Amino acid sequence: MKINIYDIAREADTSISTVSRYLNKKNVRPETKKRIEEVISKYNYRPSAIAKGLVAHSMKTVAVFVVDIRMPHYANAAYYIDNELSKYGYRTIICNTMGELSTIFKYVDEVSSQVDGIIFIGSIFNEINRFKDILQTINYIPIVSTNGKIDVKRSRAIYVDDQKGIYDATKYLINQGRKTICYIQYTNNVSALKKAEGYKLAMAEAKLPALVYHTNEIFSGYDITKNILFDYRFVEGIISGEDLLAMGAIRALRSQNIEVGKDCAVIGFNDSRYCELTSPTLTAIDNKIEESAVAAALSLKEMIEDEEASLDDITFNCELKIKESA
Amino acid sequence: MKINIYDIAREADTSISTVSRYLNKKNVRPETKKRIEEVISKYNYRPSAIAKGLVAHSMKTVAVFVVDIRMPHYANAAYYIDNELSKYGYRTIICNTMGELSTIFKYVDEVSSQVDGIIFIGSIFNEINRFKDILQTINYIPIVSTNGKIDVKRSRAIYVDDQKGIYDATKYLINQGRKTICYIQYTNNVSALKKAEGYKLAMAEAKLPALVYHTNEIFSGYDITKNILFDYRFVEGIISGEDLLAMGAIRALRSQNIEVGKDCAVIGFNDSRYCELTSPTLTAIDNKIEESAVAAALSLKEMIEDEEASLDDITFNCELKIKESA
DNA sequence: CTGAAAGCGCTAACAG
DNA sequence: CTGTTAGCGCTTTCAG
Repeated sequence: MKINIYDIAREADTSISTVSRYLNKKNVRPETKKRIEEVISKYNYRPSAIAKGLVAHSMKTVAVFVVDIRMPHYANAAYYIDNELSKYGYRTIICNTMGELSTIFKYVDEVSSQVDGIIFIGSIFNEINRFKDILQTINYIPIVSTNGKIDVKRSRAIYVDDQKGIYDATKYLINQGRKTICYIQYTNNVSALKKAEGYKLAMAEAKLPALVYHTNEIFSGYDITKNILFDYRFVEGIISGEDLLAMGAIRALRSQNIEVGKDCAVIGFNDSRYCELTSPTLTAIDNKIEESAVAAALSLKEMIEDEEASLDDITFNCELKIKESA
Repeated sequence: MKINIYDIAREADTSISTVSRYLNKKNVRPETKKRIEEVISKYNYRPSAIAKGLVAHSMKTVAVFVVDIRMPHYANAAYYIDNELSKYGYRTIICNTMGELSTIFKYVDEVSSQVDGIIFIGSIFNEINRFKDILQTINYIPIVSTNGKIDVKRSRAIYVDDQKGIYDATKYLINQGRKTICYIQYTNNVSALKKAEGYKLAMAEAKLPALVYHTNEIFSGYDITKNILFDYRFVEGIISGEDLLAMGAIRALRSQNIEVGKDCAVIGFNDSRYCELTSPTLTAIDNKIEESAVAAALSLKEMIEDEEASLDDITFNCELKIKESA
C-alpha cells in the first residue's frame, strides 16, 4: 500500500538512482522518463520527506515559539513568518508555550532534533538564557528571536523599540495638554517593563506622576479601567501595552458616558486590525509586526542556508497610528 | 560537532543498540547506563528525530490546514488542537491557505509525505473533493475535517450545526417582536451558505422578508452596516456569520446614535472573546470551537494510532450566548 | 543484559 | 545516461 522508490524502479524497469534523478529533475532518457512518470502517476507516488530529510540533514521545517497563538500579536507574527518561509519550501511548526518554562523546555527538546531553525517571538523567551543545558541543546542551530537575544552560537535578534513607541505616545498625549494619564501594564516580562519605562520617562520629563496599573489578564481592560475611574474620575488619558486592554478601556469609559478621544484619550499597542472595530476606533502604536516577522523569517532562512550569514541585530521603530480615540 | 549514536556508543564503550535501549528506557546494566548518561550529558546529545522517524514511519507530526491563522476562529482551533495533540507528543504544522486552491494543493503535496495526519478546519476544504489526484495523495493517511468531509479512505468529519445556530438566533430576535432583521453573510462557502439558510428559514417561517447583505472582507462590518442603514433606517436586528462583522456593525450603529441592544439588536457568530470588548458587549452564537477542535485532535490521534478507529461523524450544537447587544 | 547486522527510503558518488 | 553501492542515524530482531 505504501509504495517506495524501489517499487517504482522495479515497475518502471530501471534503477532507483534513475528514479531519484527523475525526482530531482536531472537528466533521464526520454523513454525511461516516460515509463517512470507513468508508474509514479499510476500510484500517485510521493517520495518520503523523512528519508529525504535523513540524507539532507534537514526536514525544511522551522519552529516558531509563541506564548499563545490566540493573541493577535502572535497570530500575526506566525502568519507572516509562515507566509515568508513557505515561499522557500519551509514548513512552520507552532509551539504554544503559554510562557511556561516547563513547556518551553519540553518543546525545545522535542523540536531541536527535527527543525532547521527556531524563531522565538517575544521577550519572554529571554528566560531561556538562564538555563545552560537548554542553550546547549540548541547551541548549533540557527536561532532568531524578537525583542530578546538567545545566548547561542548562531543567534540573531530583531528588536522593535517598544519603549520609544510608548514614550512617543505618552508625549503625544502630554502635548495635547493632558495631565492625568494612566498606563496599563500587561505582564512583567522584559518588553512589558521597557514599555512601562517609556511611559514613566515621558511623564517624568513633564513632571507628571506616573500612574501604572498592572494586570496579567489580557481581557481585563474593562475591569482595570473601572479601578482607574475609581481612583481618577477625570482621567484624561489611558495608554496600554496591549490593544485588547485598550479596547476594554474604551468600553469602560463609554459605559460611564465619558467621551473617548475628547475627555479621555486612549492609546493601544500593536495596532492590530481589531482597533478598527471599537467606537471610537482605537489610536494605537504600530509595533511593526509584519516587518519584524518578515525580517525574522528571512534572517533565519539565511542563517540556515549560509553558515556565514549576518548575525547583526536589526531594529525597527514603532509608529503611532492616529485614529479616533486619541 | 553534530554528534550521533555511534559517537556516544564509542565513548561509552558499548554498542549503539545498548545506547538505543537506554534512550528508549529499556533495561541496561546500571554501570553501562551510568557511562552512557555521562557521555550523553557531556555532549548534550539528542537523538535525531528524523532518523527515528524513518524507522518509525512517523515524525509524530500533524498538519492543520486553516484559511488564515490571523482570524480568531482559526487561531482558536489551531490552539486547541496543538494543545491537545502535544499532550501525546505530536507537533503541529500550520498551513495558511488563504482559501486558495493552488496553495492548498502545494501544502498538501508538501506535507502529505511527512505528517501522520491532517486536520482541515472549515468547509472551504470541501473543495478538495473535486480533485481526484489530491485525494489520491492523501488517500491512505488519516484525515479529520470540520464542517465538511474529505472523500478518502480514512476520513472523519466533525460538524457543528451552524445553520441551526443561526436559525435559533434569528428566532430569538423574532420572538422579541423584531421584524426588520438583516443578515450579513461572509463569503460563499458551504458553511456560509448554510448559515444564511438558517436565517432565511426562520424569517420565512415568521413570514418576514429575508434581507441578506454579502461581503468577502471580514473587517467590513462598519461599511456594510452603513448600507443597511441606508436601506433600512429603522433596522431592528443585525445577525452576522462572523463576530468581527457584528463588531463593525455595532460601531456603525452607535455612530448613528442607534441604541444597540434596544433599538437594534446585534448578534455575532463564534462567540470569541473579542465579543467582550465592544460596548455594548456582543451577543453571539457559540459554535463550540474548543469542543470541536479537541474532538478533531482526539479523533485524529485515534485514527493515527489505531487502524480500526471509529470514523463516525461527530456533531455539535451551537449555543446562543446572550450578552448586551441582543 | 548485550552486540552484530539488517533495514527504514532516499541521495550521491563512482564506475561504466 | 544508468546501475551499484555506500551511507544518513536510528530501531529491532536475533544470537549469544
